[in-house]
Amino acid sequence: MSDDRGLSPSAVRASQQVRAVIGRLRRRIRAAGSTEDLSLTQGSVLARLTDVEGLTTSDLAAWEGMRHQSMAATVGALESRGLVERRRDPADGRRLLIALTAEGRARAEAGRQARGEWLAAELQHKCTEEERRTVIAAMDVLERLVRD
Amino acid sequence: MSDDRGLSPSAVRASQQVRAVIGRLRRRIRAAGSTEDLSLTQGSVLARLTDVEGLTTSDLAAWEGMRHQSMAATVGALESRGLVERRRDPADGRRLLIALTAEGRARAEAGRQARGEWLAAELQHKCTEEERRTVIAAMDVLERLVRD
DNA sequence: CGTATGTCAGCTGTACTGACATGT
DNA sequence: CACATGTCAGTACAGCTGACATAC
Repeated sequence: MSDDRGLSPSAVRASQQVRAVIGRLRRRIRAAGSTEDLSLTQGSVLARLTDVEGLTTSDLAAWEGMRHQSMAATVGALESRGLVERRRDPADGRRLLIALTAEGRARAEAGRQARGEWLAAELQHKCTEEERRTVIAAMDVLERLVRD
Repeated sequence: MSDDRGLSPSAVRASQQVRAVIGRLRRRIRAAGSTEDLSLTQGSVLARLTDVEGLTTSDLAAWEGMRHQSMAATVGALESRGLVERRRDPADGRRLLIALTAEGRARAEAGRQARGEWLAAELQHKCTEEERRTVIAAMDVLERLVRD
């Protein structure tokens, strides 16, 4: 019940604001894109695969904080678009390594599907450089929390 | 194609980070709560109703950036939990005004369902006061963008 | 009349759980 | 054997669209 003992006002306030904003942000980003665009998770996976090679569906699931069955669906969607392919790991017969195709790499490196462009444009035209740096700094903090 | 002319690196970077973080954050917040907790949208609506009286489903939908049909489902969920009630607007026979019940008001003012407590606790124990202020400042910026 | 509000029905995308096969 | 990985099937939920009734 009253387990907010020791919670500073800034922690409570920040938590409430984050919760309030992410829903609206998600709807806005989705609405700004077309159906051909990648979902947030798909984009994130593509970015992850650019950074690290030889990951499996389970690895990606752990990184994104979701079940491996759910990630399998995401990977399947990317595969059916021809952005990734799956290869047997010669060293471990259970593992299917997910690798970017040439097209997937191009898309990941472009790194700005239409869905993201709405937000980038908003940040460009309605914010100061300092505000953008504040957003980046805040995302670094939240990402750290989410990674445990 | 190359319509990132005029986009500063900070805008592109911030956009990518925001997109990458909100998915994980959403899953984490959901997973941290029980099924009895309010959804993010439900919590946000409750908070909104604390601030402003006499709103309709359509008003709330516009505020949250979603379709009025979708908001009707959210309001219906809150109603079936006994947190809000709907009253005919005496001045306009079409409008159904959404009002907090006593229980809804109590819950909104407590303002910290279990789902939010995970995030608040993380912000409390793994961040400095300055980092929390950065998060709050960033959410103010993003909220402005989302509000048009 | 056109517009705003609300309701009903059906659909999609995303992620969940449980059960199971297979390889280490 | 236990454990990790992957797959399949069923479910839940939030949000969407389209069609329609009603009130201004």
